[in-house]
Parts: sequence; C-alpha cells; structure tokens
Amino acid sequence: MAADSQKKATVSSTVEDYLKVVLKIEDMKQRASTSRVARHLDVADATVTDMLRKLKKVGLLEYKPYYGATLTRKGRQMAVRILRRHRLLEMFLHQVLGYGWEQVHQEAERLEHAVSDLFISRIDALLDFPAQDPHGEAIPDARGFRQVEDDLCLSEAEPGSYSVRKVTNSDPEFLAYLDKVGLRPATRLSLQEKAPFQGPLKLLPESGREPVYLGLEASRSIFVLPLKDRPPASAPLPEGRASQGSVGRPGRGAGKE
Amino acid sequence: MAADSQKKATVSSTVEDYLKVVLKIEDMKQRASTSRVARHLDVADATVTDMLRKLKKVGLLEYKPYYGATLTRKGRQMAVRILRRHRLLEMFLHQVLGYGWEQVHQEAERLEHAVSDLFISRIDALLDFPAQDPHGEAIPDARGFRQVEDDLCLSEAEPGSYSVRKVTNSDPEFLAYLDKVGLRPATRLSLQEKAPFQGPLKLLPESGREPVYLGLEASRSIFVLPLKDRPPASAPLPEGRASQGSVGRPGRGAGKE
DNA sequence: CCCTATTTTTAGATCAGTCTAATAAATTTG
DNA sequence: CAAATTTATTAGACTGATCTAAAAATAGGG
Ligand SMILES: [Mn+2]
Ligand SMILES: [Mn+2]
Ligand SMILES: [Mn+2]
Ligand SMILES: [Mn+2]
Repeated sequence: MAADSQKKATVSSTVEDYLKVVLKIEDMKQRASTSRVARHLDVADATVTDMLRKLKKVGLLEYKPYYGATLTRKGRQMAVRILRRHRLLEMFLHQVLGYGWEQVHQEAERLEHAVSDLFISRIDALLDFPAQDPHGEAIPDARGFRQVEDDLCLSEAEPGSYSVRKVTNSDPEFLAYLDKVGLRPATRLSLQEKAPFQGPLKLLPESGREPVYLGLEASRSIFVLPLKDRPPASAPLPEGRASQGSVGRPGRGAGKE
Repeated sequence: MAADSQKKATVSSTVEDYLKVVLKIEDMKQRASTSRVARHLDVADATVTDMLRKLKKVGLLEYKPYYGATLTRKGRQMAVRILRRHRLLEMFLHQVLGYGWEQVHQEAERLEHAVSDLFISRIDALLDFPAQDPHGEAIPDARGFRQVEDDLCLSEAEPGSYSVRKVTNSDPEFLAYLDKVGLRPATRLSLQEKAPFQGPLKLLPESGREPVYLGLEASRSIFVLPLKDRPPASAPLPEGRASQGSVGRPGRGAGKE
C-alpha cells in the first residue's frame, strides 16, 4: 500500500547545492531571491532564474517570479539531508582524519554529493552520533530533525561572559585566525566592550591572555551562549560530554525541520 | 627553474574514468579499441571516438583512427593516480568503515574523483601504507610506482597447491559467493582437477571442507601463487604481516608504472 | 581480389548547466 | 508620482557528455 509514494528522485549535485543554499537563506529569515541565491552560489542571476523554474517544475520549491523561492516539504527534506551529510563529513574529517576546522568545509562541499547513505551511517556510528560539527553547528539527525539553535549573535551581545557556540563562516583564513587567537566552539570569553559607530569588539578569550579586537562584521559570524555571570575564565559549561568542539547541549525542545 | 612544466591540468571525472579504462585494457595486453573502451564504460562507440579525439588533443593519449588509444606518459600518470585512489579508498572503506569486499568497489568508483590529495594521504597513513586493496590488487605508491604482479591466473593453473593472490572482478554477487565458499586473498587451496572442454575446476579451499566447483570463466578472475608443494592446508604464507586480506609480499622488484 | 560482416567514424540531436547582453519589472528617491 | 536605480527575466549562445542512425573503413572467407 502507498507503494511508490516515496520515489527515489535522485538529483544532481548542482541541484543539491541550490537546495542547500535556499535552506540556508530561509534559516537566516531572508527571502531567497534570485540574486541572493546567485551570490551564495557564485553563478549569474540568469542561471538561477532558470534553475528555480526547473526546481519548481519538479516540486522541490515554490517560485514566484520577481519574488524568489520557498522550499517545499520535499525540497526541505532533501536540503536537510545534504546539510546533515555535510556536517557529519566535516566532523569525520576533523576527528578521524585530523583536518583543521578551516580545512573541512571545502572537502565536505564535494563529498556530501558523492558518499553513499551507508558511508554516512558508518561515520555517524564511528563518531558516536555527534550533535555538532567542528564549527559548532547542529547536525540534523537521521530522520531530518534539527536541534533548535537558541544562541546569540556576538554582534548583538552586551558586554558580559559567554561561551562560543558556533562560528558560521567557512573562510579558511578567518577560521585559522580565530583559532590562533583562541576562539573556537566551547571557548569561554568575556566581551569587554563594543566601540560605537560600527566599531570593533574587545574580547578576552579564556585561553590566550591578550585581548582580541574583532571587527563588527566578523563578529556577526560568531554565536555565543550567555554564561551565568561569574569572573571570566572560571564557570564550567552547561555540560559538554566530550572532547573537541562538542558543546553537547542535548536536544532540549528539538523541533521538526 | 622549469616552473610551469608541471601544470595542474585538472580533468573531469569522466575523463578520469576513460583513462583508467585504457590503462586497464593496456595492462591486460589488449588493444584499447573504440569498442572495447565503450564496453568497459557502457557508453556508445560514437561517444568514445569523440572522447578519444579530445584526449589526444590534450595530450593524454595517442589515438589512431580505426586502431585505438595508447596512453601518453602524462595520461598513464593520471590513470595510475586514480587507480591508487580507488584502491586506497577501497581499503579504507573495508578496514575503517567495515564495508564488505563486495561493497567497496561501487563507492570507490565515485569517491576516487571527489576526495582531495590530503584525504588520500591521510587514509594512506591511517592504514599504514597498505600495499594491496581488499581484492588483493596492488596499490600504486604515492610516486606512481607499481608493484610487479607475478601471479598466475587460476584458469591457466595446473592441479596443485596455491594461495589466492587477487580477484579481479567487481561484481558484488560473485564476490559475495567467493566469500561464502571461503575464497579470498591469502586463502590457500588445492586445485584438484580441471574438467576438459571448458569444464569447471574442482577446488578445495583450506577453510570450508567442501570442494568448490568453479566455472572456467569465473576462474579467469582469480589469480594465485603456487605454493611449494605440501599437503594442502598446512604451509604458511611467505609472510603476511597483518590482519585481513593483506598478503604483504613486499615490493621485490617494484618496477616503474 | 571481391563480397560480406564487423568495427569505426560522421552527422545531427539532446540535455544540464552555465554565460553575456538586452529588456522588463519593481523599488527607491527627488 | 515620475525618473533613476536596482533587481529579475528573456534571448541567444556555448561546453561537455551523451545518444541514434547513416556512412565509411577494415578484416575475413571464398
Ligand atoms: Mn556541495
Ligand atoms: Mn560546518
Ligand atoms: Mn570512477
Ligand atoms: Mn579492488
């Protein structure tokens, strides 16, 4: 009964990347307009117009000309699947093959389209079902459920104590820099002051005694959790069951999608 | 000096597969004719004619119309590189992710084009620089050197004692069957008789007491090493330093390519 | 050496994904 | 609100990889 209701419907890696970008834009509560999608994928606007029409035709998204795209249930499902693969692969590269957190993204961007479901389930088990990737981003589970991300953008934060939750930027240079100054997931830091007029933030990471001055723009890709205020560099994290960047706040209130 | 003599010259995964097939055919001492290449890749002859002309133009092979292709130094180098990737990946899937030897080929066929050089060198080290893949085939080293394969095809062998060196067939069904009857690399066996008129071979693998009757055709993909004749199922292997299917006869007389 | 069968190449098309340049719609602004 | 600016679509073209059908070359058998 209901035999072919779930067709395999395999798509190209190009399509997978389009879906992932639309998901990312939607997650940022923005409109997935032609030009925004084009910028993320580094292709011409005209190319995107075309592709969005095709994706609408195969039911992976809605598309209103002069407005943009919205994922359908099926499109979102596929996008989340790729996101899961991407992040699991990043974690695998980091933990098993010793890649730096600034190296994983590029490789995962290709492998996410090439590995089989078996590969994914094997590395998932090997890593003991990780909940975050090396950048602190949540890994959707095998059913496509995503942890609610209730963190705060550093650019919006008031002076005080925080721990780094995730870094949403894949530029290797930038990540290497953050690593150097001691900013990575689970690092505690105190935000000491924010200069006015789009000025930089003065941070004190718990490691490295030197204060770090971070541009406002850069701070937009760092997300933090407020720490019950205590003298900086002392309070323990909520839990954090393991090694590495795994902050491990378990899926309290994990919601669909 | 001689700065750009080694251009990166990246090719598509399609081209990589063409080169690999031509290499395989040349290794079998056959002529890489249009139709033979087409059969290996499961594409139309016309497609191959076209591609061979393109590959000649970019200097990866020689192509004589109505004759076929011959790899150039550069083409062979690329082909061997992919072969190395393929076999290392197979070994990785088998040893680290627990794939069966009948499952590795298909996955490696895709991943060989997708992983980076870093990935390859990391798994190479993780596996402690393996010399054979799960089917017993030699893994070219990082410089592209290939071990000389001085084994004997079972279809050509006289009755006597042997050990399985490699199985050159990637059909999952067939490999699963061999596994079931206890035929895998490093298995010792006695070839008891060969029925005349293209008849089957009667084999006694050291494991499993039952004799195995193997079609002549099937026996063509099994390669063996003669054992200094001794009562079957007793003689130790030349060495065999490790677990699994790693027969480990080290590169005595490793030759170029 | 001719005729037939096989192999290979040529010709012409298709499909996915991309581009640039031209046009059109939507939005912002004086 | 009309003009200017920005955003998006349309039109036309290209590349890589593939196919089918027709034509041509080669190889074998008498
Ligand atoms: Mn990708
Ligand atoms: Mn990540
Ligand atoms: Mn391949
Ligand atoms: Mn193999």
